[in-house]
Amino acid sequence: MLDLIAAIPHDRPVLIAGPTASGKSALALAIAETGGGRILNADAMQVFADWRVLTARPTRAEEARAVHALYGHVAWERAYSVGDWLRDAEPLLTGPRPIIVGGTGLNFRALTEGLARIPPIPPQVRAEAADRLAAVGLEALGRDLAGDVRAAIDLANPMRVLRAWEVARATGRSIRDWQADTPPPLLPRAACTALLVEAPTDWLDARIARRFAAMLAGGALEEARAVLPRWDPALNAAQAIGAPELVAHLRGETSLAEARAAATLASRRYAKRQRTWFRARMRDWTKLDARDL
RNA sequence: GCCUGGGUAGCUCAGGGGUAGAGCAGUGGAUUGAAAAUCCUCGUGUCGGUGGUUCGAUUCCGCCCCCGGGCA
Repeated sequence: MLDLIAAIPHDRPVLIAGPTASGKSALALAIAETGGGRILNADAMQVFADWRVLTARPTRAEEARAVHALYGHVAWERAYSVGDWLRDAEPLLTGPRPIIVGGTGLNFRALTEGLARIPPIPPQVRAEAADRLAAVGLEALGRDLAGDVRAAIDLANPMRVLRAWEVARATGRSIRDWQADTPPPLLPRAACTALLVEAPTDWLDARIARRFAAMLAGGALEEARAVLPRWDPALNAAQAIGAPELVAHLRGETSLAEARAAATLASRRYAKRQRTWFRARMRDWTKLDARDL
């Protein structure tokens, strides 16, 4: 493993992807300490200020060992999307060599393959779309879409249909048109050292269970309690695995053991989805075994 | 010991004379602004064991084993 880290060029950006709880943050830190660079978070949940323990963000001590960015820089209430992340990451791609680490496949895709430049959708339009979905149903909402969009997106998936509807409504242009105009990537994969951390499922499952228990011991419940007065399940930040479970427990709806079991299960299912993404889209990345890290 | 309910997919259970089905779990997949999100696909298992009745039993009957509950 040390050999591998030593062999990584110091002048090329590094991409590190891997399933939750696979130890990729530690790998990023080791690479930064060995070859220099600035660690950029590519994880969708570690951006939120109020989550540290619950999202397994690097500790303050770890952050002190190398420059970290895009961690905890987003306020609790904010809606934050891939586009926001990409805009935040862009200025950080120059300067110290970027070491980009995370488990959110979509972020890596946007970075290395590009993302359509669709303007932000005004909140009123998003509310309108949600209202319309509630009023007429998914099928009817899908029927509002242009033919090429209908053919391209998963009409059974409310999020895809809502997004396509919102884009058409807010911009007067179809999402397919926007996507056809996707600009070139900010950081092509070919310019990077791309590392994919892999782990056997049962090994990772055990680690996930152990990690959530450690999170509880490390103050995850207190983090959830701190956010309770501002809790709104619709917020992006409220989607962190374990958050709804701990909130339910804090409200007396479930026992802590139940919350722990539910959160652990949700993490395992998440890891499975990550594996699917990585298998399909990171075939040519250099594979590392998490057990060696 | 007697009475009673039950033993069916990894788990919780439904069903019922022509060799069985849901939810959850799990699997495979999709995924260009909610992505730790969202969505799609996939269900053969000695129907506890053993005798019997029957053309045919997981389903009915007998006996046995195991697990609840009740009475002693």
